[in-house]
Amino acid sequence: MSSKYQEYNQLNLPQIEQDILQAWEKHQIFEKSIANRDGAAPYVFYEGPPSANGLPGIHHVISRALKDLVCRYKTMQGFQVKRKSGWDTHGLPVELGVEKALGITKEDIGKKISIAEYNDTCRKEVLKYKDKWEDLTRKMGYWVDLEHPYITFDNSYIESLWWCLQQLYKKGLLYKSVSIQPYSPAAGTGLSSHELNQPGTYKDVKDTTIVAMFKAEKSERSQFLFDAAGSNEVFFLAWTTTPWTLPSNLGLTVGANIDYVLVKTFNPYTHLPVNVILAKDLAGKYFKPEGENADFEAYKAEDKILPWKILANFKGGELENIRYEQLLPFAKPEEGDPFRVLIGDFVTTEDGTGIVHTAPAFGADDNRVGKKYGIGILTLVDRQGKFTDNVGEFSGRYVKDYKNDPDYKDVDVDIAVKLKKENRAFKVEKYEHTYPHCWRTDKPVLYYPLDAWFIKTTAVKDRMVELNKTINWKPAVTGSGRFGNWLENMVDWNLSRSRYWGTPLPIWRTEDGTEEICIGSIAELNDGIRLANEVLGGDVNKHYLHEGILDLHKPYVDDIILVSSTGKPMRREPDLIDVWFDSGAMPVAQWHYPFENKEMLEKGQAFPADFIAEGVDQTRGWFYTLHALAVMLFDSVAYKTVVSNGLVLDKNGNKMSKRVGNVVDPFTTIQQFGADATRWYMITNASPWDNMKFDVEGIREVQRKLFGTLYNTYNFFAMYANLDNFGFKEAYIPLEQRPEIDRWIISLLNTLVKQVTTSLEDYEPTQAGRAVQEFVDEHLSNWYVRLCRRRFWKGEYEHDKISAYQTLYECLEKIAQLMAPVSPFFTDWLYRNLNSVSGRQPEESVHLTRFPVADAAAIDPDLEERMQLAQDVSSLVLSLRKKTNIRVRQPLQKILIPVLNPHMLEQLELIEHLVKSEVNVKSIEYLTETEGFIKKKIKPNFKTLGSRMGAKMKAVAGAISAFTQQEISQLEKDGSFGLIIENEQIPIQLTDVEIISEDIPGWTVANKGSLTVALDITITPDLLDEGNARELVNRIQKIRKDSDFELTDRIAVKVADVEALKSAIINFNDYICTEILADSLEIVPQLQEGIEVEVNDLKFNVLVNKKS
RNA sequence: GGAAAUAUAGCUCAAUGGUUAGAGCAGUACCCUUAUACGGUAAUGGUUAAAGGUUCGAGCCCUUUUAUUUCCA
Repeated sequence: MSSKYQEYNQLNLPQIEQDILQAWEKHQIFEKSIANRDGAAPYVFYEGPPSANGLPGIHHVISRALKDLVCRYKTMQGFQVKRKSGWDTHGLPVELGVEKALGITKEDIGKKISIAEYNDTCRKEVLKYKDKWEDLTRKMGYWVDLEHPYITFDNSYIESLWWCLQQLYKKGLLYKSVSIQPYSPAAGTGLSSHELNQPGTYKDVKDTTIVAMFKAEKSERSQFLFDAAGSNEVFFLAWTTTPWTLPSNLGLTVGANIDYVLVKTFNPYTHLPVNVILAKDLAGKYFKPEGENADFEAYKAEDKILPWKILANFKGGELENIRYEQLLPFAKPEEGDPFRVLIGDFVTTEDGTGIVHTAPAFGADDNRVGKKYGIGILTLVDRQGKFTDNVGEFSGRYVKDYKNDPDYKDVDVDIAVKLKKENRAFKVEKYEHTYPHCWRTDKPVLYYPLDAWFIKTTAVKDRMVELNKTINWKPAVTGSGRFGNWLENMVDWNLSRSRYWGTPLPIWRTEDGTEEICIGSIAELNDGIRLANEVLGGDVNKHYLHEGILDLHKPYVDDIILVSSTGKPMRREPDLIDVWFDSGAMPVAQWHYPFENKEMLEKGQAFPADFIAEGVDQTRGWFYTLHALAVMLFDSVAYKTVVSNGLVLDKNGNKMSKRVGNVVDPFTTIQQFGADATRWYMITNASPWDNMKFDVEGIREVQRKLFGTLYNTYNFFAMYANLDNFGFKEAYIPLEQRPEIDRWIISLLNTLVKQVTTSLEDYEPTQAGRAVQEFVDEHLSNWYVRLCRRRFWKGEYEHDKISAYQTLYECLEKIAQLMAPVSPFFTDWLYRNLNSVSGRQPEESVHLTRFPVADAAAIDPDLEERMQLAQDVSSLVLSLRKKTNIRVRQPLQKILIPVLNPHMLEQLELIEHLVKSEVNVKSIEYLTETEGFIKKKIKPNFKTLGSRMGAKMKAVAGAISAFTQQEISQLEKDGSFGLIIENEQIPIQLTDVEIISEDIPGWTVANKGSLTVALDITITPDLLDEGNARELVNRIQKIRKDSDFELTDRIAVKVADVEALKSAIINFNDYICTEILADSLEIVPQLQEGIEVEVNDLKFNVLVNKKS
């Protein structure tokens, strides 16, 4: 324990943080904060695992600050808060990063590089920036267990995942199916809906679109069309934004109840007469009104207006099963009966033609309706995204530019050209629409038929919706809105990924698919390995017989052959699982449940979480997968409270992106301003869920305003406490024995504790922080310390002084605790500085202490009210001084305050001395008998009157405002008044109005609300002398300070003779001497030495000598 | 195309349907009072995005529009 409080020259937050960080590590404060709570109630928190494959950004700082502050707060509230960090290690970004680093593509895997080598590289690459992440975690003061993280590629982690999958399998929630899925040819993999829901995947693109003409075939069903046309040629018009799917077209879908028309017109490209079918509502898109029934004979190729004529009207239902000629006859499906008109419920007349070109291979709707009609499936694009070899002149061409080929030619355009030439295109145009892109490669996604395993989330939809309602969402609207809607519209979870680096699907199948097994543990797999070897014999699984399987990744799991109950070999389904399953299963997998920690989880000590927080972009990501798995596995929520924080935008409200170059580097920011100021700024600037406009100027302000003020307050305290050797050694002085102002700040402090606690309990840190800020700046520094300054340096070290020290100390200590969750470094520094001298608290760090509890007995609302009154009166007087240009140092005789009621008078009298010294006046006079002297103003109280008066309110308000002074005083005297509105007697009570003393004729007056203050601005010769004396004191104090005298040095002073100041020096000699600690103050006729000073435009010399 | 959130002073944010919409920052003017120029005081600054509506009364409730952001297709 040291005897002196540390004093500092300058606030250096980054330096403080480094020192505190070292202290934390040296004394294992974080570990202690958890170990100390052994046996206490657990508060369960889940850390969403970041991928260490990319660098952390400033947006990570806000969500982590939020997580950290809640955990620290709950720790201080007495809970044990275990915080395991985690690393998300699987997934496409890792694979792509590795491929880029190795200069290979997916096709090279297994050729140029073995899967084993590839995966080894992934394993190394994936934690590439782990150091950076850990560094940021440390520097920003995020307390999370980095020593024992869960890592999603660990065998134990995967084993838990397998257990989960087996549970789902046993519940019949895991099934295999062919489906049309988003597929990224550039990445060579299918994408989950979560991946497709990544921000930024939907982009505006301009595509070539074609309204193609499908030639109808004559049949009994279609005869009516040909009759109406009077021709052998009738075409269906169908619009597509993806012309490359046209060769794979197998059907045309119409809406059964949509009205269609047969139109006679010309093809705008070939100018040949044609008869076309399209939805009636959409005819206006292609034909101009002035062309209707125009002269067909007169049409020329140059004409812009196409003549057109409706030949027939009919419903879509009448078109069903009409056949048409294949548009681009390159290939036919192996099975099915294609090239028919189908009926589908997804057809709209919002755009296009009301006839939907249907390629079952490339659209989910298309596939569904195609299956229903049995038209087969034709897939003329391969997995690389290029046409197969049987598509004529288009064979082998990429349908989109997947290879970044500088000479890439849009195949859609060439298809359009071909169709135009063949009289098969009715309209070709560029069309801008949004289209999903692969979130990693930025290339357009295709919808493609893939074999996949699904989790039947739709089976538990209702339960998920129900349980979601029990979750405390911050903000609530995310839970009911974005998340709620997502649950309502959920589809089954596509689990399959055709990749190399990820958690393998633990399902083995016989070749014919009749038998399969889902493995749920390593032991089970090893048993299977041995059994298969025994039954199948030979070399089967021979490398794995001895030690069992050592790595659950590809390619090793794929080597394993299991045996079915009928003795047939089973091979693993080749898929890996969606990485979102990895993170969604972290509640169990991070603890290797159920193989370890079984009891902890089942006792509710690690599940469900009390609290999680991530960016709002995780709503359909992590928040969803956590919820889905918890409901399916345990019929429970995964988290009780979830805070979704908003995005971090740049200071102009634009998204931060590397491309624009407006990203903020968290390391630089923290280095420059300190983590505390950064965290405080982010938390108090806006609610976490609002998008925040990040501006370093805001951090600068926090640094100056809050931390600077607090630091100065501490330094002030330390300076005098050291002189007086205050170490909080005396007994705690009971509040009732302390002066009014001490009781006031303690009352306010306890009110603050209450507010902060309520806000933090409600996960509203912004409100908590703002309350603290106001207390520190407005009340503690700017009122308490300022008014109490003298108490610290004047007089003996006895009751009043000790009381002041104890009060200020307590404020600083509790503020440190209140702020500790948000700004952990500075507060611990402050706490340690205080506690190292006083030894008041047993805990070595603020983070090991218990959060302050508000003392209701210390809160005195009356006291808080009258201090507010004192502040208001002072502010009014200062503003009057300002207006009349009388500086505060010039004493004035009196102020006048009209009091409205006895309570107000009582309150004012109690704070009179504070106001007098604060604004430098001699006396305060109260006006109670005010009639005729003060001009009053009356205002209706809309709140009480409004509900009673209703529609008459306007008239009543008008009447009240028009009261004369006499009527006002009558109301005051009687307590009520009979108002007559429209011949109706309406009684008005005193509570229905507010009466304000507005003006005191002949005085300089100011008001604020119902408070009025008048100032006597007469300066008598006496007052002038006193003012001058104070001026002189001020100048000499400055000289003392400039001369670097100690606060206690005694001095002797000589002042040159100036007529205007002579009386002041003579009359206030004692006063001046006391103030400046002078033993003598003399006027000398001539003074060449000393320092020139200026008082009231008079210049003269002052000589100050230190007495030795 | 559909849905949601947001829109208040130059900037960042406040304002249980109730009188004259408040703070801080910036800018302006002034001040320095033995903690602090990383300070203090004061005045200035508003068509509450726009237009309708409900109401005695709307920044707040309703409708439409606009802008930004996010989500979905």
